[in-house]
Amino acid sequence: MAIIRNTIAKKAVFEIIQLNKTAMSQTEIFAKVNNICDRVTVYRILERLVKEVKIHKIVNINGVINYAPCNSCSHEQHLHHDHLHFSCTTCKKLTCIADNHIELNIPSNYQVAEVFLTVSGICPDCIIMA
Amino acid sequence: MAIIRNTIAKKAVFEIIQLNKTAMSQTEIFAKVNNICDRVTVYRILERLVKEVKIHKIVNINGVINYAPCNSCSHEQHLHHDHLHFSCTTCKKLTCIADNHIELNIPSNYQVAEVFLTVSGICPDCIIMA
DNA sequence: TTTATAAACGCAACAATGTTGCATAATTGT
DNA sequence: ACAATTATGCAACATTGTTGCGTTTATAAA
Ligand SMILES: [Zn+2]
Ligand SMILES: [Zn+2]
Ligand SMILES: [Zn+2]
Ligand SMILES: [Zn+2]
Repeated sequence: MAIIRNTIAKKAVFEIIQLNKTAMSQTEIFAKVNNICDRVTVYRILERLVKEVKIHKIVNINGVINYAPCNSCSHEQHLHHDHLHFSCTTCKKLTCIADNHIELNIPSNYQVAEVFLTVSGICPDCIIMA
Repeated sequence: MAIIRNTIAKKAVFEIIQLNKTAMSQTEIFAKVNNICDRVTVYRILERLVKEVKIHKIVNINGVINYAPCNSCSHEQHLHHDHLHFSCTTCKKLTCIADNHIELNIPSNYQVAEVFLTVSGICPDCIIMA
């Protein structure tokens, strides 16, 4: 069952995520929805969008959860979305980088589900500023 | 300057981290120190141990920060500690796995500092249980 | 051993992020 | 239009981490 509804708030949240070049936290997204809904609703919409494989969840190196659209990643790719994330230590922005297939050197008695590859450093924009 | 002191609480925290096979969060560590110090002190001790390169910090896939000893990783390795972390979705335990050197497929205009590689799935212990 | 000094600590208060329960509102298929 | 159920608002709570400040304690020097 579970009929999916396309509400105003949901459309707004999804559009905000899609239009942004970098991943965004719930706090940043809520700041942009201009009070069309409660902050709790944003959390619940994000949950739903993840479940619907329209966005994906990324933990930044500081522990804050960010969300980015699933443009580049297909449905199967998403399940083991092994693309790389770049976390800028200067501007704190988190960016999805093209797929980066890697060889896992891991004992065979571990059952692998998803791979999370995040690289910290300085992004092009911040290098120019420096 | 900055004289490093080896206090009772610090020794206890370090020992707890060393004796545990998997990485631990501040909450888990504080639960084990048996009230020999305040929870804020645990946070501050962890900070210091990271700075002294005795332990390293790992963000779990749920955003919670965990700590593990720097046994296997040498001083240089630590700076770009490119070993792999396994995050069990069943028991929630986070384990350091042997070094896993990878080829980064990343545009040259990004300045890379550290690589964080975390794999989710089911750990050997939980596979046996299932 | 005593003393001086900076490091470490306790406590209370705060801040950020995320979750839950429940009554109400809105969307969709019939 | 109506019923079914999805989605929302609001308040309250939970967890994780931080800050300020006065007090205690470890260490090195006297
Ligand atoms: Zn940047
Ligand atoms: Zn991504
Ligand atoms: Zn497990
Ligand atoms: Zn590790």
